[in-house]
Amino acid sequence: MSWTDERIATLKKMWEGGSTASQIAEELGGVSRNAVIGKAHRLGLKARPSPVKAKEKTKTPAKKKVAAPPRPVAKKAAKPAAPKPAPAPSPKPAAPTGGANASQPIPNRQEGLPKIVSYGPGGFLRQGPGDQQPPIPPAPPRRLVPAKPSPDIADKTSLLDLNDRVCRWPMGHPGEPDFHFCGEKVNPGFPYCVEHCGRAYQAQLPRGARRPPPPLPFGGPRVR
DNA sequence: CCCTGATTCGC
DNA sequence: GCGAATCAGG
Repeated sequence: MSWTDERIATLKKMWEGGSTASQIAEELGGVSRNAVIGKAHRLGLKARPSPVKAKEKTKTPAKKKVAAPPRPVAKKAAKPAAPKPAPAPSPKPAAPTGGANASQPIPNRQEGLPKIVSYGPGGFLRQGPGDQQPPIPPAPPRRLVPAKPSPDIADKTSLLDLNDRVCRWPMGHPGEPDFHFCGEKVNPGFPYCVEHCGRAYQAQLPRGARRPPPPLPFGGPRVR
């Protein structure tokens, strides 16, 4: 397997989404957990609950890789001792000015959560019914403004604009800044407009006379 | 042992 | 650039 743009994109999304390397590897298929980690590092993205914490118990019948023969090569030769100068343990440099020394509020860092996410074809985030995240608002100390939906998607049909009368055909990919929905008037009785009904519902043709490109929503690759 | 990510290093 | 082997921590 090679790292196509699609696969890299999925890797990034999932990695940044908090998925474990194993989950990503399984989703991508054809690659090992190590491959995913290695690629992630090479892509520059690392960190995250990096070291080795976060107890996350996922009942997964772990498939063990075949026992590889030991590597007779001499490795681990150079172990940088990293002589740390051990700076004086000054916990707080203390603000010079005697002014307000309020500790920076906004504990914006909320992590260590057993966040479990999965991704569907195309790499969109799949959430369960109870997977919403209500406990987020860390309270914006700012004054609330009339919510400007950003000029980019001002006249686009967002998720919140969906109703029974507009076409739900996704335009673009979820997660992208300009992701939106068709928004046309639906073909009565269908969730899509006439045009996209034609894309969503296609007559089953006899074998040998199949349409070449099966247009899938989200344009997701990955056929399993 | 199981899991995790990090790192190394031959290819 | 890739990823198995290995390391290291929970």
